[in-house]
Amino acid sequence: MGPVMPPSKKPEASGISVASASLSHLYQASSLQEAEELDLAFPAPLALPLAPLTDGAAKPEKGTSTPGMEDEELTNLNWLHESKNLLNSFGDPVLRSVSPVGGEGGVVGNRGDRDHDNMPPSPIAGGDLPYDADRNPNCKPPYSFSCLIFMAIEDAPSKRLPVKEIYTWILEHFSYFANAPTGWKNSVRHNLSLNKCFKKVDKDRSQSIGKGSLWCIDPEYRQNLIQALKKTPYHPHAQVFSTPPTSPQAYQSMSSPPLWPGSPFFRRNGGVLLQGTVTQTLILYRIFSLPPLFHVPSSPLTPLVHQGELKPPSFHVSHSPQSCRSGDVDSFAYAL
DNA sequence: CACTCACTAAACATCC
DNA sequence: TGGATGTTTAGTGAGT
Repeated sequence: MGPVMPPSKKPEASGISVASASLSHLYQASSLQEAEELDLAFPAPLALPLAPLTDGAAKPEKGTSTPGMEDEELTNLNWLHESKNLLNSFGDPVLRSVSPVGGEGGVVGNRGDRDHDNMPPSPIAGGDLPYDADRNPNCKPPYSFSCLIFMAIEDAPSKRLPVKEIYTWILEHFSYFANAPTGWKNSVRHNLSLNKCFKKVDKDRSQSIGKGSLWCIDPEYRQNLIQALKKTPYHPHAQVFSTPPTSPQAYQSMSSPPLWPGSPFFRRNGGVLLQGTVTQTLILYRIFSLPPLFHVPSSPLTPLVHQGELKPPSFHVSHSPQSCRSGDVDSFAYAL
């Protein structure tokens, strides 16, 4: 494990900001900073006819954006169609394949956290199966606490969350923690305090929601968190095909996204395949600024983005991961 | 073997 | 006053 995630507030970390409570707002949250900080071509088939790019200007290099800016752009959806693929900036050296049986893994499950008597068994440690929060609710997520916090905050429209809502988010998305001893909450707080990726935001007293502060991602360290996520040994339902699907119909019928080393999608996204529950996928898509192209047949939520039918305000996805399981995602369409 | 990282536990202080 | 939150320290285990 590389020094990607400084446990103590070290200067090498990275972070963005913001968080929210409802996944229904997942795509409402967009930061202008995020839109600007990457200059990545949007594949033509993925371009969304939703709105013009807000910024024709050159984007600043990482770390040069103005932190105050993003929070004022919380309701726009530019990130959706601007699709600044963060992973592009990682470059080929970081490309790697992901395997559904990627074995071990996890950032969390493979560490010294499994040997505590009071901790539930962590099947993921066995490394035989890919992690699926829905199918294996007792599996410890293959994400470090830093990544979990990152995803929680990133999932919030405001990109800010109190610690309590971070707990809630983790519980909602990783039921493993529902049965875990409460020590994990201590770990979350410990991580928030110690990890420089996370910054405490002073709350407006008039809008106080109770005890504690809001936490956000330090934009300076966001890349580190993304790197850490990328280094998660595998992602839910990841599949790597040795050869490309021969036709669009071929991958339309797949239960998993088509991905093979060398494909444009693979290269664009640093070899990280993101699929799992709809919720998880959207979160990761959100984090990586990937264009969400979903077919969810027989679902009123089907966002046919690629057909230009998606209207920003109407693009809502089930808030409940339980009600929208991975099996609901029949296929993903990528521009290959 | 040294170092780093991630995690856990615990103590303590502060705030509501 | 109790619980939640935040900080800090210590220790462990695994990976590099």
